[in-house]
Amino acid sequence: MLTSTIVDPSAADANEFLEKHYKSKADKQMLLVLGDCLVDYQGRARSLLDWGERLVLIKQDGTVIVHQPVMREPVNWQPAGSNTTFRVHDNQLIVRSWHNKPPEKMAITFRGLKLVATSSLKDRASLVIAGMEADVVNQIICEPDMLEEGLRISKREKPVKSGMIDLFGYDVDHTPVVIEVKRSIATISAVHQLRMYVSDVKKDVKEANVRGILCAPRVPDMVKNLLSDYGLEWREVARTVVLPDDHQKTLSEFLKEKKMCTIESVA
Amino acid sequence: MLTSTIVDPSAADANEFLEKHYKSKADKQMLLVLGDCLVDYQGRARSLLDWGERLVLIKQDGTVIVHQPVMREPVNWQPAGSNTTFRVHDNQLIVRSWHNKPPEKMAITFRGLKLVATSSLKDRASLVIAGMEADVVNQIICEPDMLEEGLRISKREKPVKSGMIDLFGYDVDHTPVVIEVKRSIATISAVHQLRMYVSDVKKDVKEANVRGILCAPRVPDMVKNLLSDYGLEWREVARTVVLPDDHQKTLSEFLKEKKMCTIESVA
DNA sequence: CCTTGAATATCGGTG
DNA sequence: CACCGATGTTCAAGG
Repeated sequence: MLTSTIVDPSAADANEFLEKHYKSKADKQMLLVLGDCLVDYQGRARSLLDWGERLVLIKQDGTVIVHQPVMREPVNWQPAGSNTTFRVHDNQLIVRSWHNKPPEKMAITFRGLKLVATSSLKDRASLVIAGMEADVVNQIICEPDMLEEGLRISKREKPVKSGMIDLFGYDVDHTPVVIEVKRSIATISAVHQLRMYVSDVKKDVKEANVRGILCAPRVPDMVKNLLSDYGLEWREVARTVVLPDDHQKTLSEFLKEKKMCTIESVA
Repeated sequence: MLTSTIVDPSAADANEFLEKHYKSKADKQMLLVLGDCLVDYQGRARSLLDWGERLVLIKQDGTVIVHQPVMREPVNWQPAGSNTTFRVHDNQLIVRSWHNKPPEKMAITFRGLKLVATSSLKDRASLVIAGMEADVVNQIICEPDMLEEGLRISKREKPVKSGMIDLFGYDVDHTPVVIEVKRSIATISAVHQLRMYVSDVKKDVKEANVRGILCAPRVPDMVKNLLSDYGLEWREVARTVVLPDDHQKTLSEFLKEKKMCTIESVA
């Protein structure tokens, strides 16, 4: 990780510095520019951002993000695969970035610069994460009784006309059951989804009696009402954390265990 | 904008530096840490990220974001309102951040540091943006004929049982029309939405004949098929760019014009 | 406060 | 490449 920085650079110095490190293709650099700037974006939408002090990152994959002093989200950005140029005009550094598909471009004009930096970051790690929707689905496959005594899961990711059913099975009376799983709060839109799936299955199996269950850690009253109106059901299932609370296991141990617990589609 | 940096700091120096500037509440600082780190997150989900070189930002509102050398999205983060502490253990800098609602915490351990920096960014500007769904809705209100000859819009944001209808009106034959607007590609989920709305309105007005139109810049075949199956319609409406292509107008002129063009709900 | 839905959503998986 | 759905979605607006 080679790193260089210039504090309080002139526009010309910053321009030369950024250009040099941006073009070093052998060892891709991440660039940082901290200063007082104005941003003009045009593409899927159009936006203008007046003068203010921000941090601009130009990543090794062409991504550009402009961060204000608050908020998780960048105020402006360009997607991965964008190309960026630097130049000086009227003693102001201008950073231009463009992208082809979808067509969009962004211009950042700096009237003051506090810091420019570059670093050839090396990072082969990828995030290992647990507690996603797929994990909840796995859990239900392993232990269908958590939803209902005698429930038998027969298919995962079952395709129907209007989409993909998370889980499909039969209850103790052999009535088909469609299960839609959400890892966080159930939404009205999930009700629409479930209702469509149930109606698709009714046509598929030519059976009038098909149950639909929405599984989520929380189901708001509004959503419960809507479900009731459509003759659908719900289960509020507690999210289980797969990893231990504290970092007791090593990553490799965790990965091994996770692999073993990952359940493939059930035939 | 006061800025300080240390290049290649020791863990102890970085710790002292970050602590000092984090606590300067009078003039809130944004902090940057560039180095080789490991991230452990626990909250709405659980994740581990193995060693790698990343940039960590601690923003003035408590937001923490961890950026890998690629991708627009941070690999890990803490929401605004989080609290952060710094400490040294085994000659490694440890950054801990926690948040109450929802409960979540993150620990970043640095085994190598390339740069720490701090800056009291001042930015009062907020983004001015055009081309959102609301703009498309406005456009249709102003010019309903773009969808269909003789169409009359009567309500915007009309509430029905299962949600909110973007636009509601009557066609040339006085048949009620429900219009769902999407600023980008139409999805299956939008079809579900529209279908629910149409069925709600049928009940409301006790009329069997209610039309539903999905308006989007593009409607994939799958979605068209689904719409046809349900007797619904679609229009592919080109997105119009509100701002001129180049930055010819000043911000204030643009704002004035935008305000004039913004149309309130139609009674 | 909670709830709802948009977003320049982004991103990964699948066909 | 298009398309589809999840996201620790985030965020702002409205009740």
